Amino acid sequence: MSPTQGTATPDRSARAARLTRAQRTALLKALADPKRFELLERIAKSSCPLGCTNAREALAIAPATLSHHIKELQTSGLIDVRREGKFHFLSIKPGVLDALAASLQSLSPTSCPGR
Amino acid sequence: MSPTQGTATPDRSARAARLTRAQRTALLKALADPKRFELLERIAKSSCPLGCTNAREALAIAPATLSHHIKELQTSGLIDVRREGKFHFLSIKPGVLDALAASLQSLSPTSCPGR
DNA sequence: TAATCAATTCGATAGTTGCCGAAATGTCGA
DNA sequence: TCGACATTTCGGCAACTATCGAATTGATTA
Repeated sequence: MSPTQGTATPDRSARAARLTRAQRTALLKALADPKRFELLERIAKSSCPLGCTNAREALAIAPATLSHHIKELQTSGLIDVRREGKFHFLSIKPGVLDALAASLQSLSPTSCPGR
Repeated sequence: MSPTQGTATPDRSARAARLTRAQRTALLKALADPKRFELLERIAKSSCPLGCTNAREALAIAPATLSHHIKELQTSGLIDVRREGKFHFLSIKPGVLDALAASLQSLSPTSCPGR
């Protein structure tokens, strides 16, 4: 967008927005739980949106717990939940993890290899 | 290094090692606390290793709490603590944040733009 | 040696959160 | 409509942790 804008921000992925502190903290908290991370991995690995039942078998947790974790991932902004009849399908929200990764790398002293 | 090794692992930054699950979780937990993240930011922003007293004033927390957070950052592997007489100096451990960022991006569906 | 300052350890408290069983909600098929 | 199934909500328990004040350790300086 923004035609004729010469200062062309060299957005490599042209997608990841800057995160607020609160968003960043929420994302990190959501990722900091092993079960939740594993769930996210499952979702990522499956090429299509993942069904909850599938996820539950993989994680070996009670339905209530899975529901809790899904909500955490959703409210933190990491995943999208699409409802289709009886089922819910989970998919990774694009760009968010990239934004977080960028936010982490901006802290790293090695990000400026010149010195 | 590793002479005559032809299979040359194409480590882009030639630094970030792969993280184990446990390491990754520890790092995420350490980063998920706002005060701790702020502390890390302070350390990163200061070009030289940061003194504890400096950090304490910036964060407005009790010495005991700061000590606790420093230990968390240290045991998770995010920072180095160098002792010099009466003072402790904190510095970011290079490569770790990069490794974590890479680990996050590997989950992202956008990381494989070909498909 | 004594006083001082930096930082840690200890003990306690308050708040958070992962987890589950049981009950409720909602959707589909018979 | 009824029963089966997917998912959520509710209540509660147990474990963890951020926080602090007070006491302690350790190094510097008077």
